[in-house]
Amino acid sequence: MDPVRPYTEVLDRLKSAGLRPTRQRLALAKLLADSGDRHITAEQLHDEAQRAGVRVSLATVYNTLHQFTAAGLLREVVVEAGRSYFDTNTSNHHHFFHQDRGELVDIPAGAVTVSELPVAPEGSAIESVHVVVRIRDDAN
Amino acid sequence: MDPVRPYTEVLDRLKSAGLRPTRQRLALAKLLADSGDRHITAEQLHDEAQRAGVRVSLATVYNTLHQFTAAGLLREVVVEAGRSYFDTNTSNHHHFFHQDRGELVDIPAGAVTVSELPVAPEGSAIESVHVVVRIRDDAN
DNA sequence: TTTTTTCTTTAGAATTGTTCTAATCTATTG
DNA sequence: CAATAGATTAGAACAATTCTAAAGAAAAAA
Repeated sequence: MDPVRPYTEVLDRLKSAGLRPTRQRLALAKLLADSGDRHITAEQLHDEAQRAGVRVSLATVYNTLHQFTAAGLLREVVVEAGRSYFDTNTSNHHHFFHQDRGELVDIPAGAVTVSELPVAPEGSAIESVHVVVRIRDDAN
Repeated sequence: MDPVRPYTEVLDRLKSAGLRPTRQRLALAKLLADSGDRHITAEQLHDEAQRAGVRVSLATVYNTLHQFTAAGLLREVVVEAGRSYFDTNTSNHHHFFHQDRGELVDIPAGAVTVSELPVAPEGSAIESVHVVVRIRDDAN
């Protein structure tokens, strides 16, 4: 019985990105897709894969995260020196960064507005606008 | 400015930050102050110091940059994984990040406006709002 | 199918930026 | 000046990431 074909969508996305649907890529894509919007590091994803019984090396996790990012399936977010987060929400949005916990949180769409865009310097074009709101545990 | 006593201002700032005015700190502070608004990495500052004939270790450059940041004389900016920039302009402003050159450029005050601030999550308080506009060399 | 080609994965080494360590040195205090 | 608290240093250690080159798997050709 095969009422659900959970890999179909992921398979199509890999195919159109020109990536072979290997066991590792499919498993990682599934882990990412099934977990909803989140911000994950390479190490975290590697651990999750291990726990889920998926045998995959850390190097492959890094490769795959970058390939998925290049293919538009993920978005890389850098807010801390020496650590990259990969956001499963690729839509244009902004982030809170909780400095005490090292945690990223999406800013709800519409909760922040950049009302005036700067003009890019001569010879360059704007690629993205990202607002990072750094927060701390309240004093209370 | 008083060309006769070029270290006076820097000396006062160190003193009020509770930092001893050592040869290294004075020299680094002077290098930073004399060069106008800029975005510098620890390695870059270390190189500049060497070239200026200031003998200082890389470890001290890191220590000093962090101490100056804690004292409000510098602002740390993170836009790239694995590299910290220190901004000599501590006023509240935003940045272009030129992705092809790995270069930070201040966005002129008033050229970008965040018109609606998000509400910080329960139990946390906003510490800073930073807009990063990523740019690329134009296709033309 | 089987073979061949191309792409992928892997373990471990290498690299990079940064922080730590503990010995030495220097500014300040008494 | 001596005592002490703080600062500097070289080099080791570290963490995140990338590289390497050998072995493995998927796709294309025969």
